[in-house]
Amino acid sequence: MPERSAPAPIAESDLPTHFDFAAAEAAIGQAWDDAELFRAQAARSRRLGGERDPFTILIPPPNVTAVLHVGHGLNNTVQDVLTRWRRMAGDEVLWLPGTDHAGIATQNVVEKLLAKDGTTRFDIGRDAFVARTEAFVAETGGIILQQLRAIGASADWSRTAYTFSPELSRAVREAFVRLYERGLVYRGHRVIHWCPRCLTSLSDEEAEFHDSQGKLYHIRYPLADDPSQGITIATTRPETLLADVAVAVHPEDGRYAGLVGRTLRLPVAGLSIPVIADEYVEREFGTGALKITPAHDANDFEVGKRHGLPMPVVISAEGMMGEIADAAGRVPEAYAGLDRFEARRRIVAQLERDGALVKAEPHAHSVRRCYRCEAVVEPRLSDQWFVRMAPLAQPALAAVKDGTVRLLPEKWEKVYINWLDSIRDWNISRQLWWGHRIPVWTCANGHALAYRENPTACAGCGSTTLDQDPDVLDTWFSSWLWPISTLGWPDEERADLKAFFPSDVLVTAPDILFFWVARMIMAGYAFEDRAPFHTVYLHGVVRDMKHRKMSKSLGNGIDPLDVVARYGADALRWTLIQGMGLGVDVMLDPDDLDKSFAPGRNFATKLWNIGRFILLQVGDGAVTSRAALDAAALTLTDRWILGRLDATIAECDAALGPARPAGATWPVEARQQGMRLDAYAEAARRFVWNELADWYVEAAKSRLAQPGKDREVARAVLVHVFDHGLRLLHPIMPFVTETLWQRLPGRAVGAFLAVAPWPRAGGTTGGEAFDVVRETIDAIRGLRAEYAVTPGQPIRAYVADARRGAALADSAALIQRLARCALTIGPAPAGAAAHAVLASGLELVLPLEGMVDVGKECARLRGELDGLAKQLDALRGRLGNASFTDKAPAAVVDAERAKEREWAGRADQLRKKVRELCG
RNA sequence: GGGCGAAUAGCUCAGCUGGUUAGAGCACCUGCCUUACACGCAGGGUGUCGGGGGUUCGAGUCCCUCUUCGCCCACCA
Repeated sequence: MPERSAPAPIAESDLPTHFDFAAAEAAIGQAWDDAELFRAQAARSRRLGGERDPFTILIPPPNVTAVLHVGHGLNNTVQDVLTRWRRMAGDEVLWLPGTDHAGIATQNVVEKLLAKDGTTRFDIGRDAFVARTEAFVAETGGIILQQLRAIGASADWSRTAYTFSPELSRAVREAFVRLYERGLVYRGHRVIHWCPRCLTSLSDEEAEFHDSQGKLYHIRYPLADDPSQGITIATTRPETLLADVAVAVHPEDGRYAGLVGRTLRLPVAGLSIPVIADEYVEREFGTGALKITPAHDANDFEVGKRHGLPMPVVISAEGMMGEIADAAGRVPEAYAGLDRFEARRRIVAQLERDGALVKAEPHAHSVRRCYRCEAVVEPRLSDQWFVRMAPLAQPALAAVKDGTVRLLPEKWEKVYINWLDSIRDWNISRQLWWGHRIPVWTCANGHALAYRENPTACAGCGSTTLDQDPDVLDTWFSSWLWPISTLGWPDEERADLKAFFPSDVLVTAPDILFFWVARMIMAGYAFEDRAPFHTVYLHGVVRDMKHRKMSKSLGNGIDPLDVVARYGADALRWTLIQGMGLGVDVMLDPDDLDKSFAPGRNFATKLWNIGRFILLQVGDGAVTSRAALDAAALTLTDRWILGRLDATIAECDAALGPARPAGATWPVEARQQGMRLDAYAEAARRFVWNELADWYVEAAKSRLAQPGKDREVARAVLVHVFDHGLRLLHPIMPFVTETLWQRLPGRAVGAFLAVAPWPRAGGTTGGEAFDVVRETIDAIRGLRAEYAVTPGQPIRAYVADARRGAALADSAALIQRLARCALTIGPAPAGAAAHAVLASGLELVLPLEGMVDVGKECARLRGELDGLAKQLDALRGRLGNASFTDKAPAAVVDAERAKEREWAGRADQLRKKVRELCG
């Protein structure tokens, strides 16, 4: 670690009124890096005999081509908050960063680049294309990781992973072969989702539903031997009729009873097709007759299989009409080579001309589109590799049901369970070039086998004529291994795997719950026989003021780096965290960054100025530690702020919750506890701003001005509570807190807040009486405002009750300064007076020397009395009700009785005052 | 079509297993350059807790229903 010089003595010129975040972010970031604070050490993990509990977070790897957007900012800020919290709490923390090669997405980007150069991947060939993509990734990949550093991400950059690295590729291959050996990977011939633009098959999850307003065409298919009779079918995709091989009706549908087994004449194509009966047909829908197109509809495929029907393919990979397979004589020349949608228009026109189109009615339905390019997906018959999911899903389902893995917020558990309950096999082969090649080779004798190492001869027959499967694996087939592959799997002896797996919390948005989260849990069980993490934190997404998700295409995005440049990383982070309830979307206005990020900007500045005051007032002389402070020397305000610190620490801890389950599973009552980052942020903010700055600092000012023992006590307490406030805030605002913390007196050279211990409550008591002082000051300020007494006008308050007033006597000077009001214990002089009865039972009288409008004061007092009387009536009604006193818990009843006495006393005082003043 | 969730201040949201007089930030109004901070200080709540019904001594909180939004899933072509 490089030697760091001690901070220079503090001068006012050193501390401008606003935090120079740009300079601090650069300097502090560099200092953290130099000190290697974020580097995890496997040997320190308890799992390897070390002293610390491991705490592992694996980044959801952004696409290697990605550029930071505010969604990444949110996601990674949450991870960093948790990471920094646990690091301070003493865990051996690993936040493992990395990127995803993102098969389709990256291939699309490079294809666009090629298009700019006027070429295509087919022109340059597979090897050159892969090389070009590798070069592109080498050049631009990982930009996003640099950007994450700029927002303060404290990841272990030395362990940066990449799904397409040699190490992770080895894990992918091993996983495929193991599943193959277990019979869980198989070759399937069926109708899959096909993207005619990306030219690849897609999984069910990758073909997303989009609502669309289409048309339902009713088309009449005449009987071959009697054109006066026929069957009218309904379809939304008339172009597929060229691949029709039958018309199906329900076996018990009387309307068509006599037609089953007869032959129809297929319009346009002019072919003969049979009428068949199948129970799959819904009698109520459309005409109750269904055209069967086995090659272009997943359900028709099943019907076709049951009835042994042919399966002609009439739509090409590119989405053009043509006689692709088993379709000889089916596509008239006029339609060959036409785009499927153009073909639809022309076929409808021809049907209309031929009188076969009965009607075309508007029809709202869902159309599947490619999740990468939004092209309408074409169901297409083809051969693909599948993973049998039911056996893998079983332990993943049990893990969530029994609390081994908890999902926050809870509502996602139901969605997850629902999905896994009806899981379907996963199509993992993609007809792309960018990705992990499928490790299956087929020999001349047709033996298709999976190999761990590239084979030179067929393992089945020894043939040396071998061809590797041309397809690559779904990107998510590498992503689902992320929790194990990044830690060294399949090498079971790797220290990282032993020390840091299973990980702890997975932080992501819910949109990849199925794509990624569920599959990772399955992979954890499939390959390591345990869940890969115990908590899944599903946060909301960032939206604009119209509740639209921020996106590049809508142009409503916010560039986090722009926010960092304007207001600093801390302001960005604070705003995101404090605005984010559990699973709740964050609303920000891209057109008004000043307003959107005001909470973070304002608080960072406030924090800076509190620090500025403390540093300038306290100076750099020695400061007594909290432990060395004489308890008897503590004043009321000292006790109060120390007590508030304890309470705040407890609140923050409660909001953050347990870092891990105590046992193997989460007890039911702990499943939804913790991770309330907004509540944690608010508790810490309230302490530092509304308690420390608003009250304690104000109270300390006079003490700091007088040299002596009390000044030393105030300095010590001030430094102690600010130090701990900075610790509580550091996970959210790392830069400003580290900058200030390092300048606090008594800091060792080379000490970092980033690894300072997380605060623990110290057990200070005896500060409660300060609440009465605060209440008194509040009341006087309120009356001042109400009677428009300018700050310059001196006033005097009287507390008639000597016993109660005595409690305030020690704080008279503070009241004088903060409320600008002298305090006298004793009866007030007669005459007009502003009046207040406090919750603590104190009665305040402010003569305000002729400034009080008697009528106004009477009206105010009467209003107050009326309100109180009403509430008192309700309270007495409750207390007079026998069923309440019998049935309610004793503590509640006692509390209500105490309240009744207190309110009655206040009402009496008020009544007396009204009589005196108003007659 | 099935499932899930939400509706609280002008806006975004807290309000845990029912129990003080329903809160925060932003916005807004009034007064302050009180030498740490005007990105601040002091004061101010502007609410039929979506409508209706029910359970209870007591409902923002539990149940039913209606209305309006949102999300997930889905093989009615």
